[in-house]
Amino acid sequence: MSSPIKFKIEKKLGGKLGRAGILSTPHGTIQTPAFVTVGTKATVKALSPEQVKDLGAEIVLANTYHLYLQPGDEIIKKNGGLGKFMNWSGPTMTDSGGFQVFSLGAAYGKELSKVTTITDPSLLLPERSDDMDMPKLATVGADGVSFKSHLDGSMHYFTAEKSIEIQHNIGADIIFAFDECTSPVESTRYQEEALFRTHQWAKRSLEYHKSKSQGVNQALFGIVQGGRSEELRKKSAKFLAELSTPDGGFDGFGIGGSFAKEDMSTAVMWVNSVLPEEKPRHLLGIGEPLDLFNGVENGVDLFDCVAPTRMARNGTLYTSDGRINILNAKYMGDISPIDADCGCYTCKNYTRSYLAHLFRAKEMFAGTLASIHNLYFIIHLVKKMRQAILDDNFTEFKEVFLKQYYKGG
RNA sequence: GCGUAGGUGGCAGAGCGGUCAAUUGCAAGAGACUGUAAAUCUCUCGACCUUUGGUCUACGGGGGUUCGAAUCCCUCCCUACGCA
Repeated sequence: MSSPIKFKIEKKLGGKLGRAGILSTPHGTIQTPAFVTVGTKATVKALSPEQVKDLGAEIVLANTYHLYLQPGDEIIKKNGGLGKFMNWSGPTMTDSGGFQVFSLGAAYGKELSKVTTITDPSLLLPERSDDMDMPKLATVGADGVSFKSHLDGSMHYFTAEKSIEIQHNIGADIIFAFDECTSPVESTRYQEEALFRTHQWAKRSLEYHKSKSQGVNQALFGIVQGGRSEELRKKSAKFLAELSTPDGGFDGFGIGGSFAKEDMSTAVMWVNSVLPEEKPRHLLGIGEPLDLFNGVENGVDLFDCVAPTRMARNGTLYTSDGRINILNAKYMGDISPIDADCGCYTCKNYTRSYLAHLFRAKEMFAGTLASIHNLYFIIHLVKKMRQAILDDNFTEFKEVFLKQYYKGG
C-alpha cells in the first residue's frame, strides 16, 4: 500500500544532516523545512484561515485530546473532517494527545515545560518519586493513559487505538502515534520504562491504523522518545524505523520529548542519523529561532510550536534584533513598525505605538496583529533557512541571523 | 444655614486603639511563555539604607487623650445627599 504522502529531497546541507525537500499531501504540498502553525482546537487563535494562509502558513496542526473533548471527533467527522470544519483547505496534521500525558501529568502544576533550563545534575539523578499526592490530570498506565478533563473533570481513557480512532475521525493528512512525552528530569530507569510503553503504543498505533481502510488517506508518523540518552534515542529511532506491518511502516517520524536547550543539536542529530533519510521528520513543539536553526541543521523537516501565537497574545514580539515586549513603556510613543525588515501585514500597516495601545486597551485586535507578525516572522525564518540550503549559504545565514538576534544578551 | 454620611497610598475601596507602610481590585513598572489547562502566569509597586533587617515621612489640616492613634475627642477645611 502506497503512502498518502510523498517526500522528495531537493538538496542536502553539505557535511550535515539538513535538507530541503517537498512534502506532498492529499491537501497540498509543503516546502520543507517548514514551520507548522498550531491550531489546537481547530482554530489558530485570533486568526482567520485566510489570515493564516496570507502570512505564509502551509500546514496547520490541531490536537486530538482537545478536539475529542470538545466538540468531539464525531462532530468533526460529520462536518467533513478537520480541514472542512475549520475552513482550512491546505494540509493538516493532528498530535496524538501524547503531549497532554506530559503537560497534564508529570508537568502539571510544576515549573516544567517543553524546553527546560534545569541543568543541576542532582535533579536528574534521583529515582522518580511516586508523588501520588501531587495533583495532576493525567496518569500513565501500562495500557494507556487516564485523563481527567480540564474542562469538566470527567474521566477519559486513551489507548493507542483510541487515539488513532479519534484521529481517523478528525481526518488530518498526517497523524501521530500515541506516545508518552517525558521530562528530562526523569531517571534513566523511568525513561526506559516510558520508552518501552511508547514503543508498544507505536506498534499498536501502526497496526490499528493499517487495519482500518479509512486510514489510507492519512499518513501516520511514529514518535521517537528516549529523553537525553544517546543510547535510548538511537534505540527508539531504530525501533520505529524498522517497525512494519504487511501494509508498511510509518510514513514519517516525530521527535518528541521535553528538551534541554543543547538537545536540539545532540538528541536530534542522534535520532536523524538513524532514521531513514527518505522519510520526513517532525520535531514536535519546537520553535524558537536558535532551536529552529539547530533542528534544520540536524535534519528536521517540520516543526510546530505554540510560541509564536502564545507569545503574540501575551505581547512578546519577534524582531531581527531579538524579542521585544510591546507592553514596555518605551513603545507607547514608538511610531516605527515592529520590525523594519519584516514584510508582514502588521509591519506594513501599523506602528509599535498602535500595537502598544491595543495591548494596553486589551483590544482583541492586538492578538490578531501580533499573531500575524510572529507567525510570519517564524514561518519566513524557516523559509529563509530552506532557501539558504538551496543557495548553499545556510551556515552564513545562521551565523548572521543569530548574531543580530541575540546580540542584546 | 441645619441635618446626615464621608474624607486612607495614581484610582476605587478595606481597616475602625497596638500584630499597619496599611487587605483587595484596577492602573503602573518588569519578567516568563517551545507537540496550547494560556487574550495566561509571576514579581515589584511611600522614600532612603548593603541584608532575613533598619531609618524616616505617611491615612484632609491643626490640636488633644493614651505607654501607643488611620482608628477616640475638639476644631477648621472639603465632598455627597436631604431639608430650608
